[in-house]
Amino acid sequence: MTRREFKNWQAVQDEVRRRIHARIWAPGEMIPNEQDLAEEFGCARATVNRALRNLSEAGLLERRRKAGTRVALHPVRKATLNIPMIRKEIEDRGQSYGYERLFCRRSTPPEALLRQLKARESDNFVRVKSVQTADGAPFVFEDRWVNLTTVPGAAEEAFAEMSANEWLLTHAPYTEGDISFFAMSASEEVAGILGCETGAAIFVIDRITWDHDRSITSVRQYFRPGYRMETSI
Amino acid sequence: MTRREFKNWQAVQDEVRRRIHARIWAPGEMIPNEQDLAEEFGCARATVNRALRNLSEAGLLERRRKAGTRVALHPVRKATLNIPMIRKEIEDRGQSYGYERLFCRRSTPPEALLRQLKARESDNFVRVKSVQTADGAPFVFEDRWVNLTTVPGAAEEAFAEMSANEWLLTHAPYTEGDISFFAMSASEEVAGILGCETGAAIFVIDRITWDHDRSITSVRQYFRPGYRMETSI
DNA sequence: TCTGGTAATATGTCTGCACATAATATCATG
DNA sequence: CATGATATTATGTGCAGACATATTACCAGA
Repeated sequence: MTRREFKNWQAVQDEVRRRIHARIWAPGEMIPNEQDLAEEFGCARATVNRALRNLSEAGLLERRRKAGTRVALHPVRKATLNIPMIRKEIEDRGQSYGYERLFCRRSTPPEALLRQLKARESDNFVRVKSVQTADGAPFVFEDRWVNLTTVPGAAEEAFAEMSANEWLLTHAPYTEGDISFFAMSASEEVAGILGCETGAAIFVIDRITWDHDRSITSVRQYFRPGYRMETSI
Repeated sequence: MTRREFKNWQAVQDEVRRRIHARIWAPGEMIPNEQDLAEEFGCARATVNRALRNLSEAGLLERRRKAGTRVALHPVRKATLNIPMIRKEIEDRGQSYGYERLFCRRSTPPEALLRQLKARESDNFVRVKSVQTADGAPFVFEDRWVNLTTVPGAAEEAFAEMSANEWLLTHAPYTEGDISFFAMSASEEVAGILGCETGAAIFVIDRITWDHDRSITSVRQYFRPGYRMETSI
């Protein structure tokens, strides 16, 4: 075997990945430390560090100070998926985008939601229901609560013309968020709005966002039947 | 304002994030180059680089050589979600894990799937259907095709005792993959296996994996009603 | 034997410098 | 004016060395 040199971090990363795949370094096993690898690969420790750090972010390695680096026992695959602005997603398909507000009124979220939001007693909310369309056909129905106490500007903004999501993205950036994806049968309301049969299988996204510890908004999005959220790894 | 120093990359990152949120640097706008920022923050350019690179990976900044760095116009949020081994997910909940093979036979995938797999004429496949259970109750029903030409070992492995996923993870690591998430109404077969009503809304994951350009496996997983896939950002 | 302090060690990160690379801006030339 | 070669520039990455920090291993003392 010709003694190849691995002089950039991507080459080092590829070689380490190869060794893991070839089970030269088996799952759960320790790998040599950065210094030794740097010498073997004929590069600086920083280069090895960069490569290993990347692989650890990808879930292939587990690293701990002093303890060293080991091959992940459960190579949890991490898929990064983009949560797009609906408008952008529709326009990227070359379709025309439409927005319509269906409902907008101040009210108090149900108890369970308040707890999830970690909201305070004094917080005021506005509920906004809207539908976004692609070439005129319903694409997603959105049921949202906005915390007026943390986002006072939202009170004037009635979301009549603009999606709350777009307004919030630019006016109330969030630092934390929880997302969950699941399937639901279309209720009569959802079916009516999306123009499908009651009971149809609907892909749903729940999302709650906070700015540090103050809740901003909670939203549930019902996508039209057949919608697929895609990504690659 | 006291002249704070930002001496580590996380502090730099926080400060840049703060300026974006505070709209000191508005969406679409260029920000100063790394050298200038390094001088302003009183640190090395590499430190600024690390911070900006991270923010760019997070989708908050867009960077191009020579062109410079600008605040992302559409702050596409990227959620990284873990694709866990089902066994681990179930055991982490403190439930007992079970696996049962329902079907295993060599056959040829339908035309459409073959095209998606980018498979060759000569490739042979085995189809495996199985169910994984949590505390005895059906958790996920899996319908899988394995390419025997690229994973010859899978021919002997009959997947009678072990989930194909676990076997493949350790024996046929993949380099690329496509994933999609969507909702589907339970067919009679699915309903029968998951023990739910026909037509119930089911959360489904489709996944195809390749080792470079050679397809390894294609799998569709039907999760029991009520399943939620969760992540936070 | 148990416990707490200390030394050893692997990773984490910063610095200052250098060169590579991609993309833009500029300018000469037809 | 259009075009293509060239200079300029911002990011990308490499290196060596240093110190920081978390964590383990070890040892002395009760």
